[in-house]
Amino acid sequence: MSRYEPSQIEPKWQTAWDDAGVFLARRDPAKPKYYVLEMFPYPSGRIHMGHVRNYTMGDVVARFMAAKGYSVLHPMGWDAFGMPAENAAMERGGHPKDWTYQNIADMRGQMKPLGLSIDWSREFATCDPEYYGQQQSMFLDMLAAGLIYRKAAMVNWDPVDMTVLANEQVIDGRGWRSGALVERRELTQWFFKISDYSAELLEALDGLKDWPEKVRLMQANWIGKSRGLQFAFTTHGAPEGFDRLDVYTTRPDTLLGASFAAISPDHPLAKHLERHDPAVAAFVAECRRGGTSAEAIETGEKLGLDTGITVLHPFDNDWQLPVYIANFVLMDYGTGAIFGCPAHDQRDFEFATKYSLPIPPVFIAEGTEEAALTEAYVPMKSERVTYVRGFAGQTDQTGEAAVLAAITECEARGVGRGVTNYRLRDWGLSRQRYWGCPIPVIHCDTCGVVPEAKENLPVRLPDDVTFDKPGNPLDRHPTWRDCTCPKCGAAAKRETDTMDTFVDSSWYYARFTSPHSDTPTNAEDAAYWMNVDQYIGGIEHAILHLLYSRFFARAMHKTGHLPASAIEPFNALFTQGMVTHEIYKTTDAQGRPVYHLPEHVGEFIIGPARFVFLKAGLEEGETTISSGVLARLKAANQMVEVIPSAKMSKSKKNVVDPMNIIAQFGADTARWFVMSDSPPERDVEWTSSGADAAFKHLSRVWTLCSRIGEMPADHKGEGDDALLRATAKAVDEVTKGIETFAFNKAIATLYGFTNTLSKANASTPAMKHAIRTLAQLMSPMVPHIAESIWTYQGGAGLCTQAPWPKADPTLLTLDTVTLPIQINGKRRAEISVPKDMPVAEVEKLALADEDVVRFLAGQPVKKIIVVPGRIINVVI
RNA sequence: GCGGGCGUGGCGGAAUGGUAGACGCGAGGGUCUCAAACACCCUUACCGCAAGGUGUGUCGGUUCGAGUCCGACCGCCCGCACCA
Repeated sequence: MSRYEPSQIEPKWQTAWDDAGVFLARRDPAKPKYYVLEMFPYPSGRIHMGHVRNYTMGDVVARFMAAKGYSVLHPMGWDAFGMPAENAAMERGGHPKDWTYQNIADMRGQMKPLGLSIDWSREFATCDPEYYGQQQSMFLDMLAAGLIYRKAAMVNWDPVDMTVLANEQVIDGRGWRSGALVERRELTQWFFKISDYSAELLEALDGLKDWPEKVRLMQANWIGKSRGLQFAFTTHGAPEGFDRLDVYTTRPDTLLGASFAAISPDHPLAKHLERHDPAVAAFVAECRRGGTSAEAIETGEKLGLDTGITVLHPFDNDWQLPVYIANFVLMDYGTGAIFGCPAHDQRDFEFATKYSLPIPPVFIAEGTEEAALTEAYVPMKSERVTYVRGFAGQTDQTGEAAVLAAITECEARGVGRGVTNYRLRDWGLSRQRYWGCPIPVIHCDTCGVVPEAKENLPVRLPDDVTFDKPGNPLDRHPTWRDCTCPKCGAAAKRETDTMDTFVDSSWYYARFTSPHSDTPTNAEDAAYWMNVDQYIGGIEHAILHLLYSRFFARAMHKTGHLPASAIEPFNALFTQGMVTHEIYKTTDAQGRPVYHLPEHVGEFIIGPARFVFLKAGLEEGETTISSGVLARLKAANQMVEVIPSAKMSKSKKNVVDPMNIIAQFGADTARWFVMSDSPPERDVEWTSSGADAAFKHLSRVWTLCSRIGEMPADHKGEGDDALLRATAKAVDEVTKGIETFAFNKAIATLYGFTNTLSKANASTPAMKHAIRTLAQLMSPMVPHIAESIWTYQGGAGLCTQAPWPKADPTLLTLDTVTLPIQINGKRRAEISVPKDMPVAEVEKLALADEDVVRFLAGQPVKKIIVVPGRIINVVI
């Protein structure tokens, strides 16, 4: 066996796998199925280390499950609609379609060398008319089923470019291109009725046992179930038709701490006042300045305007509260109107302080005196309070108990009723952009909104569009907009909004089960392959993508596109961390930061000190750094400041291109590195020393394989039994590691096993068996080198298709165990005992141990605790 | 602002409530070499010659025993509905 040269073996094995068709997913009734899916990529044009990590994880699982005898589905596709393609068209000319498909070709070309076990025959892009046509068909089904409706909603409006902006296009309240102050504007848009499923989506989270707890928690909080009181204030001085003001509160227990009422600038009352009062109009316009994102609204300055209207406190008709219009009150939540209790809510407190409103406390900390507050008083869980302004029925309760008691009391008094409310809003799917799935409806002057006829699907995006002007090119397309009404045949206009790209990604997992079917799904294929057994992707999708997919699967079931068993489409979810890298920074003459690419930076280490410098500062032929060179680099400002590990981003220039790594070390090294060291759910820092180490280790295994291959066939050794035990232990630990996504631990085991094997003195057959097993255990992570070793050591067929090794349980247990002995919780000694020794005898042995006797120094033993096989603790 | 997560050697990290630091990196020492690179071997939490002591962000609690469980605090990171 020659030297380890990945560039020689990797393409060879990839061809061998393709020729044998080993990754083609087939419905096989004789085998259990396993569907593993990584979140499909956006085709930006370049794969990055995050992709390598994500797909390697999925690949390890897919290869492992295939070796365990499952019929595996492991597909790949492209989330291909979205803004970057339009931005590229605007910046560089060209067409979003060409840009996207070229990027797909480029990325496919970069992914193939990774040697992933993907069934490429199922590949599709969401911008393929074959895909989005089926999506349009489902849109029509869902529209007919009452799952989709239209209503007015806010968008970010750029008044200079006259275009709608995405939240990410709003920077510090201004349009990213025009720099104009962004306004909120109302448009009629399409919505999915996801809120109909609030309760179900929340309750079903309990059944998702193999999802990370934190994702379920985040979704639960997002859905935001709350129990509160809805009641009506009687208004005083309000315009006609507004004699009641409905309010929802989750804190009815603080009702007697009310100080003011506030309505959203989008509340019907505010809109009414706006038309008649210039001061209100000016204020509301001020509120509508700035973006629509929750972050922009919540972190902006809290502003209010006294409308002059008052409301009567429901418990005391002589008590009047002023009504404000306030920019932090959201129309989408509750009733768009609140009552403010500054004593027990920090935001209300700040508002009341700003506008000099009273701050009456409802309760105070037990044992304290009522005093002026400097901040809102919100008791901790364990804290006890005394009510100073409570109403009948209120005791010293706090928290949920107090809220529920208050609801009961209010209902008894005829003040409102308890209601369950959800924070989850309906999903707005309209986008005023070109590069998305056209919404298949037609606007007819006589018939109104009419669904496109199914036989006319797909409604294709027109190719002849330009991006020289801001806004949606579909709006100004000469002929595409014009059409005839499917109902009355009169001239009509197409909807020019396209769908949110989250729609595309909400059902692609189902499409993979029959990617070229002429219906959205095929019943037999969906029944066989669904659900996704293991879904893998970034935590950034923990809420929106996953929640939308869960909703969409239900909507697909309701419209007959998925079986009832698939309404929770992802059985298990794994969220992996990011790949990070250091940032290298210098400053220019003006003191502005300048960032440098990792490959332009060198480093050397003297003792604990690390020096990082620009390679450009070296002179020709300089490979080592002497003190003279160091001094020169320092003087020439070629030393670099290192900013610790951060998300890879182009602007910070800390991106490591996987293609460079593959060229230098091979795909196996890249795969091995991203799976080792860090646990997969956590961030992993890419380091060049780590990549070197991964390559060195694979080379060591290669050399070891050669050595074993050259051993004489009749070589005898003493260590067969020990090697057999070590092999069984490695099989057991690697198997468990992969099953629990503890890939870093599986790899640590493989390091240990390699060390054991290289030091072993065993017979040739035992050594060969051990290294073949090592190759198998490594193969999910580094399949190419594993194939080479497997073949070289006489393994039958492809290592990829060999059944996963099993550990003989009798080889896993030892006859004697070493038990640590603690005295008062501190480790003082240890003894070796047979593994089945009775507790009483272990106690006797422990107390007789000479170290124990020395430490006890004659003191009486109060208690002795023996945890069999674990530990002994002597208490004195 | 709201919601979520994470804090363990010089670094990445390991540890069903039971010997804290597996494994890897880095560093130090050695073998080989004319020398270097490679490779291999040893050492490596901190203080201490040692005996021993101290250590998992901080403070407190539960327990025979806490990195792990509970409470409060501090720091960092992520998401916030039109980015994908």
